[in-house]
Amino acid sequence: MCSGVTFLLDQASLKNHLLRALPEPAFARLATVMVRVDLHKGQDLVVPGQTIQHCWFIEHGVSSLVAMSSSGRETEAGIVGAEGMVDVATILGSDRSPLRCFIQIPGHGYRVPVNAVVALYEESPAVRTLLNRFAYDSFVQVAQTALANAAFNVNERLARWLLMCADRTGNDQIALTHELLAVMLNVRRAGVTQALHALEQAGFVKNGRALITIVDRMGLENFARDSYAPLA
Amino acid sequence: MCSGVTFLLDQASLKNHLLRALPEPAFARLATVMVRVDLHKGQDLVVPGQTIQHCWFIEHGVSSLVAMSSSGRETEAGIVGAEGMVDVATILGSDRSPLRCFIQIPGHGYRVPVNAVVALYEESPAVRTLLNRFAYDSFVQVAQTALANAAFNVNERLARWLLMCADRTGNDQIALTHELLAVMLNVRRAGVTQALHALEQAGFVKNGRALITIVDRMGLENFARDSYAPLA
DNA sequence: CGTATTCGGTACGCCATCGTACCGACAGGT
DNA sequence: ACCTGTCGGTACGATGGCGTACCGAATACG
Repeated sequence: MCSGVTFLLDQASLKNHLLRALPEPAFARLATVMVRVDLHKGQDLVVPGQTIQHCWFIEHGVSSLVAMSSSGRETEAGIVGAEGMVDVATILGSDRSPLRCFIQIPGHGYRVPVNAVVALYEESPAVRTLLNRFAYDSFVQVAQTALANAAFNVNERLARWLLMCADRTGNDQIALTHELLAVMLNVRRAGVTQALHALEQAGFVKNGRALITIVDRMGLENFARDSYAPLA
Repeated sequence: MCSGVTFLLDQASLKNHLLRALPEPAFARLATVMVRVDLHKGQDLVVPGQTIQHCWFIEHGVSSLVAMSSSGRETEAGIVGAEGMVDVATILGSDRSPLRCFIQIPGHGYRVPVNAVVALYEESPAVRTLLNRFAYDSFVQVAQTALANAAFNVNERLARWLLMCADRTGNDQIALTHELLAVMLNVRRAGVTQALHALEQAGFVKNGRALITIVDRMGLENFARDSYAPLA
């Protein structure tokens, strides 16, 4: 901008909420080690048990946070898009995570070495406040997922998921197969198909092949009721 | 102890893992504002929507972290005992929580004004590391609860709960009614009764009135399988 | 010591969801 | 244009857990 220093990146033009909200000097330091990356469908950002080398700031797309059991059962515990970063473990001082994180909706973002993020976190109270707030939002999101899994039916959980996804992509088109949604919600693929029919019948969504379109957002929110809480 | 300053509390004699692990100067500062409190069954430690005034360090007993929906459905998302503090919100810079926290197993602990904890957290990297590690453990616990709720049956979830509770009390006797367990797991009261019979039949627990005794811990762990992960 | 209340055992019909399977429709590659 | 693989629609019986309800046993209380 107008300073004497030239950056490759213009902070104000970024879509990632955390990067945008960083104090300018902090961002400047990150910018020197940030790498723009495409995020491909299914790409692993965090692999359980492996040391986490990079943090990921998503600009566009959505990643899933998946809890796994040793016998291979798994469910999505939360999702992260442009409003946050991957992974919370780094913020909270862990160099590994038992949760898998991978790209659900492809897009792009920025990759930063863990130590750069950790250094900023340690040095700057403002950065800590920012990242801690995100970590807490994630915590609450996961707790709500636990509630949804215990107390809401498939139709409601699907509605909740579609809304959360649309929130994070800013797009009412969701390009995912029933198969993938079924894995996320830990229900049958056929169950997703039926639930989508119910939502379509009610006029909330329109179904295409590997493409769901939200056509009545208010209706959908109303249907998901209290399983869904909008982003703060 | 041998220093010139006299404390009311001997840090080394405490049971709370976080208090014990605090750097001595940090503990000394907390000690001046810490108040020993009895923790009664059902007592609220954190009420959703209300500003959090105190942090709680449990010495004995267990508290439940409960996710609620506006329509009144609720499930336990996690539990905290002597290994941690209430509430994670404070660590992560939030002055309120959407999650309720209340005493499930009575006992006692120490109550500290939020600002004292926050001040220490801000000033001491060692304290931050300690509390952040606990926050992350809680995060993972809640994610595993989300998985358990989605992918495990009542018997397994009950086994998991009993183990987690025993871990945190150091006691194989769990004094709770089926009714309360049912609320926690979001299942019928009768469902808990049946599940407990199954666990008893298998020789893992013994049932008394409002009292469950774990008699075969290994067997129970084996049964809960991968829904349960021991404390680190 | 007697009464009120809490707690747990048991049962019945019901329903959401499961597991599985088959098949047609669509899309992408060559 | 064809072939192949992916994706979604649909069906079937099975079943785990639900909602409800009733009743005896154990405990707390006056």
